[in-house]
Amino acid sequence: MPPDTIDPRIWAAGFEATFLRKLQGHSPLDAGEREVLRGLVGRLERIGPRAVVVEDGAAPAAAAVLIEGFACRFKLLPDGRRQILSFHLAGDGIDLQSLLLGTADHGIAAVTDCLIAWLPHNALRAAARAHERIADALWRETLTDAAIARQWLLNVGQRDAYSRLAHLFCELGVRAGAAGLGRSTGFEMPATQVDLGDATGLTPVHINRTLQRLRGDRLIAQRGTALTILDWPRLAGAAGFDPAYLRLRAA
Amino acid sequence: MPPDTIDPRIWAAGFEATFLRKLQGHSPLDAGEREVLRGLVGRLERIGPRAVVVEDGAAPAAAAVLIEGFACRFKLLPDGRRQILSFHLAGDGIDLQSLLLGTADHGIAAVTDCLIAWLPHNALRAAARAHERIADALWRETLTDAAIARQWLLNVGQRDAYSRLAHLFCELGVRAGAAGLGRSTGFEMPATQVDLGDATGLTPVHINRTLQRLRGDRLIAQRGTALTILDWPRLAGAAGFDPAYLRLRAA
DNA sequence: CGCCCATTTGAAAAATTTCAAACGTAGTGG
DNA sequence: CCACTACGTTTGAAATTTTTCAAATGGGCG
Repeated sequence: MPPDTIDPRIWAAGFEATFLRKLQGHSPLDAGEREVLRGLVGRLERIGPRAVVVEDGAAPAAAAVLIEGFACRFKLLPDGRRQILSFHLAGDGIDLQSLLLGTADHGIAAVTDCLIAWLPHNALRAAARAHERIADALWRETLTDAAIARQWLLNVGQRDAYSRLAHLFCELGVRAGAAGLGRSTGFEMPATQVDLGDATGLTPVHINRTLQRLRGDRLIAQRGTALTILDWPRLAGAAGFDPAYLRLRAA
Repeated sequence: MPPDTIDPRIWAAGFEATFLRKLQGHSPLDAGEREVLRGLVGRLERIGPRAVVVEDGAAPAAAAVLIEGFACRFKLLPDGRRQILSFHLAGDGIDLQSLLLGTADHGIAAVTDCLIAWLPHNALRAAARAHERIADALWRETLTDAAIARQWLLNVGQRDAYSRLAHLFCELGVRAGAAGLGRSTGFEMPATQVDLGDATGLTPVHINRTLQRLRGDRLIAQRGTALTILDWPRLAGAAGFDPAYLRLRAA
């Protein structure tokens, strides 16, 4: 059960407004199924920026759901190079595949302050067994995750720096909009230029110069960690962005 | 039911020796469950090199399983650039995610002559519903698929051309060995240099020169489409290869 | 104020791409 | 058997993108 340091009404509302909302974006759930899922929430955890939520190679006994904040998944090379595999917003199940795979093949880290809800594997498995639509929703969530990884592979493998960054911002915009966190043309983008480099397979130096071009071309603007997309059609055009892979209803 | 042009004993043996073997590499299935899966095989299809098995954006009513041959999944950019997302050997379920996602977010193409078994979605869904371990096996198969995509993202995003190719060959070797198709140090690798370029995000020209270096360094040898890994430890070292992500038993 | 951290800048080096053409081999048809 | 074609591989040289290295700048915070 959630620690008494966090008001249950707060996290229940957050869980409903983020994770359940996200699942229902692609899979229907009735009130009973939602109640079952709410009942799964075990420990809640607040972690600070850059903290590692799940260590690469670990075998967690619970799946992490992001309730607040901005996080990323990553893989590390022995020499310290890091590839960010995905960014995550409130509502994302960031660890669901650990339910079946056991050990993690990548790490998960907070980018900002985050609130994590842990759903114990055994309870989650029981819920999936008992409710077919819960199993479907979870499976679909991991499949969407895989679809994003494939899209990133295309991004990193084939597009130049300019389109790569443009594509990343389009994705984050659409996802933020769908998650109810700001508009798709204006949202929080707290990743540093180093993070962006690790996500796109580019050097921070090159990210910096490419960002300057995107700003100079009046496609985006940044104020602190707030990113504004000034010209969505042209940015999406430069990115070759098609949101279909995100599997969102109203996209 | 399978067309009479293909001897049922042949395909039944092939299905057993490839796909069921693959599933059982990570998920236990009893005789009854195997029988259920065998009963799902609908149409069988032979296709020639470069033929497209599933069109990007299509909504197939059956999932494809590769029984013979070598295939790839890919995404295309409007300007013709292509990113290969994965290579597939006999036994791979190459289309399972379509079961839940509906429309495909990428294409599937044959590299060599291929034999495809189609498992109708409705029958597959019914089998998954009725047999929890079948559902688990299928889900796990799609999760492994996602793990490979993540590994490729690291590959393309962070490694240089030399390690990228080395890593790809290590992966194919281990998978070929596990699938019972030759040894991990000697197997069929029918992808052309253009294919390899599309898989690694490099130019065919650069692939060619990098291949020459790998051969010159006595790490690999090629005779026709047969690839021999001459020095596994050094190749794996150059690649930074760790087979854990493939989730194979004896790896 | 001083420190930390992220961003920015400059210049040279390196990796990779581009363009263009040649080469080799296998298969086809005369 | 030879010419011809198709396709994948190989080569060369220049252009470009991206990285590397090193240092400066700037904002936020204790």
